[in-house]
Amino acid sequence: MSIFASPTSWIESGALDQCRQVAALPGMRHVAGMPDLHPGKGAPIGAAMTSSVLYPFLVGSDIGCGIAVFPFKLKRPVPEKLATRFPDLDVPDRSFFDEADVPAGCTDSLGTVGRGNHFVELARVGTVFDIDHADRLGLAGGDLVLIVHSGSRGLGERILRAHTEVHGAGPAEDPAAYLAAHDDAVRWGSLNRRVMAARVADALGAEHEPPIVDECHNSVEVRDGLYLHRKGAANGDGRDVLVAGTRGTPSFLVAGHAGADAGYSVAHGAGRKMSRADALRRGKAKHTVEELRRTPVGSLVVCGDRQLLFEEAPTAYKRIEQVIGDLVEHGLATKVVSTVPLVTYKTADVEPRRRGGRR
DNA sequence: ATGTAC
Repeated sequence: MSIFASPTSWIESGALDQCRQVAALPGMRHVAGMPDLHPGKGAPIGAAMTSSVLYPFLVGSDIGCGIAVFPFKLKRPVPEKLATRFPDLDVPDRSFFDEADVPAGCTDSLGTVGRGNHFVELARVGTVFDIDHADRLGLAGGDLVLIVHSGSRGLGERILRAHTEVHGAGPAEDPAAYLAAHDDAVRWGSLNRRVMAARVADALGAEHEPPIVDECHNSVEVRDGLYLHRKGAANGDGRDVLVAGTRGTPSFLVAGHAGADAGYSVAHGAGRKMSRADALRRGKAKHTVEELRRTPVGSLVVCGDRQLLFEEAPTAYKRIEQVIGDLVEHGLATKVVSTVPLVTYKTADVEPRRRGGRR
């Protein structure tokens, strides 16, 4: 077991307990904890876990969840104006995809963001740390990007449930069959992010390009004859990854250089510091809805759900700079650019949410 | 995390 966090980076003991439990599973060879490590449901989040057998529960239900970055071009990006123009990403819009292109034929929720830590954010490139690398990606300071964090919605959940109903937390009896369904969910998740980018571009009157970064962080792959599970950990083996900050702090686009001891992975975000229940309780005492909807960096958060706003408050997360610092210090990644949010969409701004209506 | 489980 290797944990890639400096001694000053606080890691909840429950997450380390979960890592030890996973490390003790039959066939487990290596567990790598990322600096955003925190407890999950049964398995730690922010970990790369390598074993001789495939454990679907280590990937979790949101198979193929990931973060994509799309270059956006907009004339005058005024957050107050743009926030009112975001499409309702809680409901699908079939005019943005062709049914024939959808993996597993699952079209019901394609192009929707979901809940929890998922978000769609229009951001501006802030600090450029590696000019050459940023240039290769076509990025310069001040450029606009759309960051989309979402996954496979109900599809991945159904794939995990089909396994757990029979085998619980046990290994896949037919790894090839699981992997085939998993790969569909990974492709579906990536398409989901692209459909959302198209929807947002259309609604904002923006030009957008294909993603320059799109890495999922809940997945399993066969590597060196073993199953490399990633839960809240992105492929950091020569890949570029957007490590998400919070709704009100920058995010960092990094170049991954992670080796075997790190499970060829990098962190996927700031990592929760508080459980959702704690964040809700403490957040209500500490913040007003207004200060969570207009952040210290001047961005706006579109979120008609008060509870979600508190659960996802920046103070419920670790400091992203510390997480990135740990990645850099351990040689897992180098910084390329930071992004600073302008508008972050969490869920429609009206409560109760409108269903199926047009804007 | 989830057209969810208690």
